[in-house]
Amino acid sequence: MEEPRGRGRHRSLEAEASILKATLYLLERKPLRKVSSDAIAQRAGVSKATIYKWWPNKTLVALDAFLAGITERVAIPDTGSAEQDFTQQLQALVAFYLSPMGKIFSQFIAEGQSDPDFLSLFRERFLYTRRDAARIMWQRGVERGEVCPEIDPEIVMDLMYGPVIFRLLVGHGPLSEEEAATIVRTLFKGLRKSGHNQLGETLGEASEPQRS
Amino acid sequence: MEEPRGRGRHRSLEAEASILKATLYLLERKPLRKVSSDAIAQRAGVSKATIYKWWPNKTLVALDAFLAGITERVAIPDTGSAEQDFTQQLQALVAFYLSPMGKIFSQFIAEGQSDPDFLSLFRERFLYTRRDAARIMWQRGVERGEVCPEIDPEIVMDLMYGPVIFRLLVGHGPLSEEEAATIVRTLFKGLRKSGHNQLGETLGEASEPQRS
Amino acid sequence: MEEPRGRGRHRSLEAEASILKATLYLLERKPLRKVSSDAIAQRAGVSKATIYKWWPNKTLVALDAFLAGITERVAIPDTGSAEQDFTQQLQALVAFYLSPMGKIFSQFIAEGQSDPDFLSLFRERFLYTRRDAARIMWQRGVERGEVCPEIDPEIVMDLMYGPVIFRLLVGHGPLSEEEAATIVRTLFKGLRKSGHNQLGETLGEASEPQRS
Amino acid sequence: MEEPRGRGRHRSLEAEASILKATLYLLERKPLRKVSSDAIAQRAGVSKATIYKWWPNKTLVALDAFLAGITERVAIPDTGSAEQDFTQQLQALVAFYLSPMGKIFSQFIAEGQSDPDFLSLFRERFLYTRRDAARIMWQRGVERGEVCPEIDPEIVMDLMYGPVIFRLLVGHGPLSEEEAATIVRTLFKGLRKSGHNQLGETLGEASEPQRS
DNA sequence: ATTTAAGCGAGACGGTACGTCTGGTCTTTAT
DNA sequence: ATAAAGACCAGACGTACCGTCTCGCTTAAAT
Repeated sequence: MEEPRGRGRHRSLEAEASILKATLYLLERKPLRKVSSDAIAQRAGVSKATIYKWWPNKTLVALDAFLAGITERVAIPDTGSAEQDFTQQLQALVAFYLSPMGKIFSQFIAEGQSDPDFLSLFRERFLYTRRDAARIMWQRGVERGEVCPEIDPEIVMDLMYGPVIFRLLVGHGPLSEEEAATIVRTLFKGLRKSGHNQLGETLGEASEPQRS
Repeated sequence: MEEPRGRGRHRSLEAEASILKATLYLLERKPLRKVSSDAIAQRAGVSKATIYKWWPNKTLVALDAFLAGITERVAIPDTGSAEQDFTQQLQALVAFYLSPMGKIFSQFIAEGQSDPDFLSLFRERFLYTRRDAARIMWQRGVERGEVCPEIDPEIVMDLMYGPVIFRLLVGHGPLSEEEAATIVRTLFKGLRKSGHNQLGETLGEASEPQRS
Repeated sequence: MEEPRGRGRHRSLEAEASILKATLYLLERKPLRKVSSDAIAQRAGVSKATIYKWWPNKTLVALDAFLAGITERVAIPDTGSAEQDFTQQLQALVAFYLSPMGKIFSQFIAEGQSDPDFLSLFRERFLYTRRDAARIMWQRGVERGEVCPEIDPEIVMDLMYGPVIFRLLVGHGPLSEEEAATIVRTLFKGLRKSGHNQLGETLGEASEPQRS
Repeated sequence: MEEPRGRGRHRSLEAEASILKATLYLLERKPLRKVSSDAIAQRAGVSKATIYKWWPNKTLVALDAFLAGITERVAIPDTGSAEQDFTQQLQALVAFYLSPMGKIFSQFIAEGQSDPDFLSLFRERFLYTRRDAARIMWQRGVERGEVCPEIDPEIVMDLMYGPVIFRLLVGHGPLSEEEAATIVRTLFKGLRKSGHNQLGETLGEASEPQRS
């Protein structure tokens, strides 16, 4: 199992861990932009050169620190009900965003706005993982006949996560597990008044009077 | 032409316009963080001191430049159908976000992540205006009996704008007027499969009387 | 008298003086290579940016500090005897080299060994001034018929200064005003034993039996 | 002859040679300060640790490389004339300084200006050897009655070498074998105009009892 | 033949300085 | 009074090099 680890002195796992830990510590206290690489180095008891040897810039150190800080795996609830699954997952997500990690998450989105490459990396290393989980839940719902199979799962996920992240980033409305539940419930139910026939383009096919 | 007003000089309006114009020009080309205050001053043919005389920092100059650049008023469609109203409005929004102004908008969200005061200002000076329009549309829908009056309009707006802004900021999915229409349609209809009775919390509230 | 000094804030003479003073202070205590630009900035109570605004690099700051530290003008003795003139001048030079300035002088020679452009600048801004003085003394000696007019004054100066600088840089022998006198005396007199006819290439022409 | 050489693996003579060769190669191309120890190690195909195992620092590696690069022994000419001997030797010296080795020599002087210990070592390991040769030549001249025995040979050597090294380091004047000859000739002859009696301070005491 | 002590290449590490850059402030002169 | 010009401070950035250290392999003397 021990892969032969090359010849020279090995990369100090201690140093790496120390860097990530220090970075996380600082990120939990102030925004990425105000965390200097010097501060990280100093707090980690490490030379700046060591940091820049392994990471091309401060932002990517932060990303690794962030990812390393996420211990819990993304749980994929399986309650038997898609709506409940999503509710649980979105609530977990909200809990995450309300933790210090949420602030850090926002920093990455922010950073991404002036660094497309980083944004792309962030999507791949963080977001897509989460979306894969959601996709599975949606698929289950489709198979159980609970949800409308014609709907693009990507849209579904954005309808679900979008509002939460919007509130996280903009801070214009409350963010809580209760709100998360409301979002999912509203989403599943739709906005239309029950018993009200839609007037729009989709006559008949999507009419409400369920309860056959 | 020069009416002699008082003692000093009064180029201030000219300078202000020039600053805003230069700022907007630069913001359309690169992210806020990479637009230096020096560059603005130089392009505006203005001294940096003049900028900082009227604005407390670069970000607020940018905000003013952005707001000044928004010529069109927020239209409040009134087609007689809430769904169509929202579709139109969201499409207009997407069009806006796809324009150079969209990128600038993102910069402000980004900036807000390390500057809560600015974020709050941004909400007030930009977002809330738009939300007021949406609130009116929703109210009309409620009055016409088209939409469910129990739903918190705030949630509705986040459900609508959230996904769009999410995609704008993260860039993980397409952003187009078509997508906007799909979002609204899906939102109105809900995620549930037509003819499928919800099993979840809304039947006898939260019990699962599964399996008939 | 007051030349109109441009528009903006003027270059702070205070800052400049402070930088040069701080630099000189540090140079008198440790070699140029170990004087950091940060240290200069700190001691001068000045931002590093200010330093690099006016000087392209640390070395040139040091050069200016050095030159500014040389208050005394290069005196051109005029005793009526070329030998005495040179003795006095070389003694003054040695005194200079024995002062803290001497160490700094060496640093520049050292620096010049890996930076030809700097070396060239150093020659122009420091050495040539001194040599001009010596050239005048030589010329006087020629006119008075004391010294051999065929000798290239450049060689003379190198014969005079060379040994002193050699000892300064290499430290293999004593450096004192007495030594300076000896150098000049030996140089004027020549190495040959009095009364000994040269055997070499220049028979006749330069033979000693003066006073025919 | 072969002393029992300890227990472990022996010092690799190959590595040492390779290091010195690589160092010399690099020193011939750029100044010591710009030759990094990494570059030496890499070019020598050797680990940096190996270098620092045997030498305390880069400068001393360079010194050894330099000394090893000097194949030719210091020749002590013996033409029968002190002046000619010195001329030949100084010309050889100039030739040496004009070779790539000359530049390297300067580097050591430079280095010595911020490292007195090294300077002292350099004197011992390089300069004194050469001076010993010159001292012998001077002694011969004295014995032959060619040169003035009262003159301190140390001064003589500095009068000879000083100007050459001065020009080498400062680059203000030409350096050639011709110049070397001129230096020696001028030195032997003295600066005074033939037939001109010195007027200065040394009338009785240091005058040449010219012994017509 | 086996042990064992040293040498070695690879290369990571801490420290320190470099020169650059930007944000926001301050000073001087011109209008 | 207010503008333009532009110098100024603070402090972060990422790079470079030095000399040290650690690892695992190799060599050769000593057992």
